[in-house]
Amino acid sequence: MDLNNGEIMDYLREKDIKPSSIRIKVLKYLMDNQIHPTVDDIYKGIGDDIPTLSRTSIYNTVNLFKQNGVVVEINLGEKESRYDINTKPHGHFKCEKCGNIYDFPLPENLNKKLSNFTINRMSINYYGLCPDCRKESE
Amino acid sequence: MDLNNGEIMDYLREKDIKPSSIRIKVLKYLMDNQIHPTVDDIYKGIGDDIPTLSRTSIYNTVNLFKQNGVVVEINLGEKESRYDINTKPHGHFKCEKCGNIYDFPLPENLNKKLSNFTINRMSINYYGLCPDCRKESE
DNA sequence: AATAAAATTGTAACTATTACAAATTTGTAT
DNA sequence: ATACAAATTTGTAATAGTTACAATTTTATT
Ligand SMILES: [Mn+2]
Ligand SMILES: [Mn+2]
Ligand SMILES: [Zn+2]
Ligand SMILES: [Zn+2]
Repeated sequence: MDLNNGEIMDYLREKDIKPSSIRIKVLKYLMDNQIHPTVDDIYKGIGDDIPTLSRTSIYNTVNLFKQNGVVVEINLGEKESRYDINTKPHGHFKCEKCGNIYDFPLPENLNKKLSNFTINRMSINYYGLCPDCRKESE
Repeated sequence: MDLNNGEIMDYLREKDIKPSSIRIKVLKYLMDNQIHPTVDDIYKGIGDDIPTLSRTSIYNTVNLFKQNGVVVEINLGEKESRYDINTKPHGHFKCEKCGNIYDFPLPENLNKKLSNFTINRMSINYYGLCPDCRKESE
């Protein structure tokens, strides 16, 4: 993704969010840094641009984004939540060595039905060693 | 499960944990109440027996249990962690209406490989409506 | 019984997140 | 442009789960 400001604003409007300077910067950050950032990552990432930026504004923004389906919150058992601009269902792999988080497609033989239950959403997380870290430790 | 004290103590020793009065009570609670309790649930559950019980002791105990493979910590995106005496891989369904948490078996042919990644553990969580709550809301 | 080791307690610290009111910015009508 | 209203942003305080750690109590060993 490499959208200009007008396109970013349209994207927000599509999701019923009135564009604002912080919302545009946060959305752009999320699109350009698809690393499943924490609130603090976002704060540090766009803080240089906005000297008076408050962490609360990032919280407000990601919560609004979540409510309106712009991001999905992901929880990997860390203390901080992470936010994913990719809202389509997919799995996450967290490397326990380097901390990187990788996307992977949901296994096609995954059980997507449980009799008499209504499944609204699922969260599929794996933990282990990524290829680089695995190689490093032979 | 309905083990007597001696059996509970043996179970702990098998996991290299020296039995103690609190550890025995917590383990028994976890076996008798397989509801994926929080620290607070455990504290309230066994607090009547031990008037001087401290929450810190529950934290100490569940952390020790986790380290030694007696329980597995589960994280359902709530603020509190939950603890599961069933350490075999299985999925969790959380009802968003009543809050109950249900176990479900993972498909045994579930894709447990990602090429070049080493998977140490996985966490599979579904969210939605349980049969009772689904029926209630027609 | 004396001593050492381990378990338990109580309090304070830490930290992610939210609540909320004040301040600032943006939009609108005159 | 000015005045006013609405929305956004900020700053600080409150909340809550968890951990750090020293003091106390319990358990084991000599
Ligand atoms: Mn992702
Ligand atoms: Mn379970
Ligand atoms: Zn890695
Ligand atoms: Zn239910």
